[in-house]
Amino acid sequence: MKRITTEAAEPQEHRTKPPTVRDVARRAGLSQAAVSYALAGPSPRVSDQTRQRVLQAAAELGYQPNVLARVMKGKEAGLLGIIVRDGGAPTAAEVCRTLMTRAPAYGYDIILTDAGNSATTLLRLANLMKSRLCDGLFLVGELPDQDMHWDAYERLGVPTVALLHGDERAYPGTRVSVERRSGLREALDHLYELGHRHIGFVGSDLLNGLKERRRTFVSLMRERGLPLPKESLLLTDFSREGGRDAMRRLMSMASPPTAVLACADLVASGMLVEARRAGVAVPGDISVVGYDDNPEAEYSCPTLTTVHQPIAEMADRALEWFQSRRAGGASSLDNLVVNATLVVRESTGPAPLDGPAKGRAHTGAVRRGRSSVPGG
Amino acid sequence: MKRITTEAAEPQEHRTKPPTVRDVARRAGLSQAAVSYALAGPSPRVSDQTRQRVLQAAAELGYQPNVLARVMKGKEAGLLGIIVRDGGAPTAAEVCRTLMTRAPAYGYDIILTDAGNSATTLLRLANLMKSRLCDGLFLVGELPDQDMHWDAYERLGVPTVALLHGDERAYPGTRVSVERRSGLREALDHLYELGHRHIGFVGSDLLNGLKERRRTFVSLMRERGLPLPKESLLLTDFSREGGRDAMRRLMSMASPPTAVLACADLVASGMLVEARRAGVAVPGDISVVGYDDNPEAEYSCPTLTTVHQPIAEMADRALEWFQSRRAGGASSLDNLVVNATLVVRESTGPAPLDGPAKGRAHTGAVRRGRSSVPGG
DNA sequence: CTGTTAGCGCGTTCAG
DNA sequence: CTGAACGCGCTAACAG
Repeated sequence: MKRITTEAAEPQEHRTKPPTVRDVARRAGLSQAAVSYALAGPSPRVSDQTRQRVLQAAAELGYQPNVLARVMKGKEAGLLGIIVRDGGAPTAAEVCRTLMTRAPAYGYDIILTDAGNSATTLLRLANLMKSRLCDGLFLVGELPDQDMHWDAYERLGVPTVALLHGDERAYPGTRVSVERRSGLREALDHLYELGHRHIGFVGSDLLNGLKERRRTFVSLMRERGLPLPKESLLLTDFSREGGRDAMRRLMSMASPPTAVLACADLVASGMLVEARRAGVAVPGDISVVGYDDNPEAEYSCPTLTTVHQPIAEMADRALEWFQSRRAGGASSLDNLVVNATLVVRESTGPAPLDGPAKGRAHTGAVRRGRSSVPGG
Repeated sequence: MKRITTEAAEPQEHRTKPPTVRDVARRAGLSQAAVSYALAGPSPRVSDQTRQRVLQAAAELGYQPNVLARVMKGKEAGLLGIIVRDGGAPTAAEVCRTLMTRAPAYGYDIILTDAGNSATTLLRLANLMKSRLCDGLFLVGELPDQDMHWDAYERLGVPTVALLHGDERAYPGTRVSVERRSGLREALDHLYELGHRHIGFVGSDLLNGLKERRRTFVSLMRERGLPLPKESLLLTDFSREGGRDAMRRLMSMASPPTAVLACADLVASGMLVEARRAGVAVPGDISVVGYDDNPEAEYSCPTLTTVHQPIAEMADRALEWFQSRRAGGASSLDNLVVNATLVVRESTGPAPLDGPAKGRAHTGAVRRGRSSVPGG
C-alpha cells in the first residue's frame, strides 16, 4: 500500500545505470509487459505497429536485457560453465579451448574460470556458476586433493561432467574418460616392434589420472613378460622441469632403458630439451613416447611420438550429454568413454644395436656437460 | 489475493533445489532478515547467540548464498570478466592465464569467455557479463573487424580495460599498451651489432597491433638508413603455417635478408620448423627474431630470440586500475604503458660472411626438398 | 485482439 | 529481532 515510487522517481540518475524494460516502456509510452512481449519476437499479443515503436525505443536507448534477471526468473540460461583446475596445463587448456569452440554448435554459450589448484576457490566459483547462471558445469582436470571435497562436489546440485579425471574411483560422477589400456598398448607394441625390450616410464603421482597411466603401463609390461627393474620406473614433477630432471637421472643410470614412456607430453618435452642440451640423440640413443598429443608435440625437436587423446571427441561427448539432458532424458552417472591412439613421429626409432646409450661415446659428453647434476 | 503457494507447498521437491535464506530461517526459527544480517558478519542487529543458531542451521543445510540475487540487489560482485578474442592465440592465452592467476591477490574472482573471433558473440557475452555480474571487463586481443563495432563497445557501460589492442586509434578506451618502439629498436640494435644489414620482416595485416609492429619496424629501419627492399617486407597469415610459408618464400629469393624479424613468435616458430625441414641453418644462414616471448620460445629448436612482452606487468597494471577505481578514483581513459625488451637466445647469430644464404651449398637442398612450393 | 496489473525468485535493507 | 519493499525481466491472468 505504500507504493510511492513508480513514475514519480527522478530521471536524472538514470544516465549511469543501463536502461531497463521500464525505461523502454516509458519512452514508448507503454507498459513493461508490452515491451517484454514485443521484444520476445512477433506475437499475437502486440500489434506490429506497437512492436516497431518498442523496438525503436529500445534501439535508441541501447537497451540490452539483463540476463541475470531473466535467469533468476527460472529461464534456462543456455550457458555452461567450465571450471578448470589449472589452465596452465596444456591438455586442460586445450580441452577448455575445444569446449569453448564447439559449444555454440550445440546451442550453448560458455564461461570458464580457473580454480588455480585451490579447492576452496573451485567451490566458490562453482557456487557462483551454479547460482542459476549456468545450466551445467564441466570440471576439467582433477585437483590434487579433490578426494577430500567429495561432499561439496556432490552438493553442487548442477548437472556436471568431469573431464581428465581418471577412473571412477577418482571421480564417481558423470565423466568423459579415456580408455587408457589400448593407447598404451599401441605404444608398447610400437616400441617392441622397433626392438626395444628395456622400456622405462617417467611418471608423477600428483594426480590420479597420472598414477593410473603408470599402473596401466606396469600391468601391460607384466602381461607381456618384459623386464621392469624398479629404477626404470621414475617419479618426477608433472612439469617440463620434471622431465629434464628425469632425463638427467636416466643418463646417469648404469644401464638405462632404450626407450621411455612419459606420463605426459609436458614431461616428455622436458626430456627432449635436456637430451638435446646434453647431446643425447633421440631416438638414436633413446626413444621417447609422450602421452596427450598436445599441439606442441608436432613442433618439438624431434617431433614427439605420443598417445593421442581425442580431445575434440571428448568435448563432443560432454556437450552431447548436456544436450540430451536438456531434451528430456535425465541420464545420470554416465561414463562416456573415448579411445586413445598412438601417433608416431620422430622421437621413436629402432633400439640401439650396441646396447643402451650409456655405453656409447657421447655419454662422456653428457657427464662433462652436467656432472654436478642431482640424481646422479 | 490469490497467493496459494507459501508454506502450504509440498516439501518433498525441495531436495532438488538448493536451500535459500528462507529455508535457513525456517530451520533456525527466525525471519529471513535475521538470517541475512547474521550471515553478513557480526553486527549490532543480531545477538551473538542468534548468530550462532543461524550459522549452524546454514551449515546443516549446506546453504550457499545465491550470488546472482545478491548482485541483483546492487552489491558488488567482486568479479571481473575476460573476453578473449581467440583463446587459441598463445599470447592472448597467456595474458588470460596471468590475469586469472593474479586476480585473487587483488581481491577479485574472474571468469572468461571466448568470443571465437565473432563480434556478435563478443557482444552477447559482454552483455551477459555486464548484467551486473561482473564489476569490470577485460578485452583481450582485438577482433579483426572491431572498428565496426565501436558504438556497441562504448555502450557496454562497464569499466573496461583492453589488452593486446594496438594503439589509441585501434582502441580509444582505457588500455594497457606496449611501448613498441623500444623493444623493436633493441632487436635491430642486436642484429646490427651482429653485422646484419639486410633485415627483413614477416608481418600480417590481420590485426591492428600486428600492422603497427610492421610500421614501427619500417620507420626504425629508415631512421637508421638501412636498405629495405620491398620484397623483404613479407606478408603472411598470422599462424604457424604462415611462418612456414614465409620461410619458403625467403629461401626462394635471389638475395634474401640475412636476418628476419617476425611479427609474432607464432609466425617465427613456423619459420624455424620450415628452416629445419629444409636444412637451412638458424642462425647460421639466417637469424630469426620473434615478438611476444611466448613460453614456447624457450623450448623451440633453436630457442628463439624474441621481444619479450611483460605479461605479468600488463596484468598487474590492468588489475591495479580496477582496484583504484573501486577505491574511488574514476580515472577514465587511461593508457597504461609497459615496456618490451629483447631476450637473446639461440636463433640469432653473426651475419654470414659470404653474403646471403642463397649463395651457399645447402640452398640446393632447399630447392630439392620443396621445389614445387608456391611463393617462389 | 490489445494492453495492463501483479507476482515470481532471492538476498538485502529500511521502517517498525 | 520482524515485516515488507526492492531490484530485475518475465509472464499468467485479467481488463478494455
